[in-house]
Amino acid sequence: MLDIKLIREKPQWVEEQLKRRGGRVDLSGFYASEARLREIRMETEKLQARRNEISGEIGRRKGAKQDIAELFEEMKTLGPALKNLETQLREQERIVEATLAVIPNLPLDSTPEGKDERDNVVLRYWPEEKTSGLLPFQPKPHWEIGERLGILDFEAGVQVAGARFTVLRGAGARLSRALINFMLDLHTGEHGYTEIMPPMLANERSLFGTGQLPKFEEDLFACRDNPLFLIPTAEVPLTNLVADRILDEGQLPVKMAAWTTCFRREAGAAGKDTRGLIRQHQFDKVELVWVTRPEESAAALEQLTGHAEEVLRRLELPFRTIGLCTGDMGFSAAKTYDLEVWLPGQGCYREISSCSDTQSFQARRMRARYRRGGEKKTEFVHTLNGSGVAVGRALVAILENGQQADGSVVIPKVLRPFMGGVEIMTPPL
RNA sequence: GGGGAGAUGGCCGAGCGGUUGAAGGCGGCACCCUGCUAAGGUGUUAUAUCCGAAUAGGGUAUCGAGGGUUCGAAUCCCUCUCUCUCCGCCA
Repeated sequence: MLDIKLIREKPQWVEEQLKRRGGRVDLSGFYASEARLREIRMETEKLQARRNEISGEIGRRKGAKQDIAELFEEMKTLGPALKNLETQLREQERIVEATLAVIPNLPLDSTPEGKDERDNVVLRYWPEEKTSGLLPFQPKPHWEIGERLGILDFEAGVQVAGARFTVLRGAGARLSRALINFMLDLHTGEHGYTEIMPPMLANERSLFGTGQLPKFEEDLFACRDNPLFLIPTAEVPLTNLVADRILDEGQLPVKMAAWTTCFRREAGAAGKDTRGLIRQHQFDKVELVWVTRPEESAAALEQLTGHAEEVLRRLELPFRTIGLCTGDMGFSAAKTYDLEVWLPGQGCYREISSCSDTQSFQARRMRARYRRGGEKKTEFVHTLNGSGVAVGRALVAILENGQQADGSVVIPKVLRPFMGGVEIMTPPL
């Protein structure tokens, strides 16, 4: 949520910033209803003040056994007028808040300008840029590798749940678990995060707080009999841990890491990535969330992104780091880096992590504040989130990058301790 | 699922329908005092928002949420949500 005062005081500037993200921007309706809101509020408060004055006076005169008839007389007209105004006020507040709730965040100055993903900027490659044809044999896509190894069972996923669900078997399931453990150990042991196991269902309020609601409900799985949604990312429960709280400055930054399963409808992705593990309704992810002081968030994003990159470096998976342009960022983000891992089986880079600084956008929605030492005023914190990293896609990358001509797959060294020492997965026969 | 109890400022905990934004305690902050790791004294200490040049002053709202009764509600009534607890069931 944007600062309503900012919109009021620098409307031109805010509109310009919003236009950088693309789409149509028209805040004129907003200005009108916001002005109307303040008008009604002032009038209401004036009457409320008078009502309180009269009520107090009635109490006083009753104590002194004085006449109160004239006061009752005034209340007779004031009462209904006030009630009417209060109703209007509530309605107008609802309108303004509903408008504000669907306005996306403003991009930072350091976010590259652009219309869509074609304008994203490649910042760096690790260890260097990859292109197709580097393997001494024709690389296969991970679904073929996985099926041959007997560790990915797409048909079983369909049988149990439906399209975009997959069953992992044997070494595949274990590899997934190994990845989770490896990542969590790295982030908690070396990067200073506190491990969290949050609920994987969240209420409407939490989803509003991080920005998935009210605008993107169609991306979520909802429960039929409870007002709960399956989380699309652990960003939701983790960030909302500070919702409605006023933190001490000394508690910041808060750094949390969590493994959760994530659930997404993929409503707008019909026909996209239908094969393999890339786009599933359910996937696992290790998520990193920071809560910082405002002046720290820019540096925090660099660190957070570095922590996600470190996962890929240690897994020896080639990747590149992308700066998302203004037109390609998510609703809540002010700046986003994506990590894209190299997939030789498909000859392309695919997103495996997305790290965003939302500034005070989410904090404002969930009223997450802190108090600077000695200050009376509270300030909104800044929140950041990033995948560190997506487990399913990491599995894909391991299969495609570790594949051998004979269909076997070499397991990255850092994962072997989590795999009981297994170094290679070999197909039967 | 059935029965009880409850929801008040950072925490604990009071609160006859009127001058209660809310006693008291703890914690926090400030100052004072005190020659013995500490104690004591005094004061102060919610959040949001509006008017305002104002870190001046003032208004308004908020005692789980939403309705209602009333001139006036933290206090009365209704609905909902949540928490605790006993029983049953259960990973």
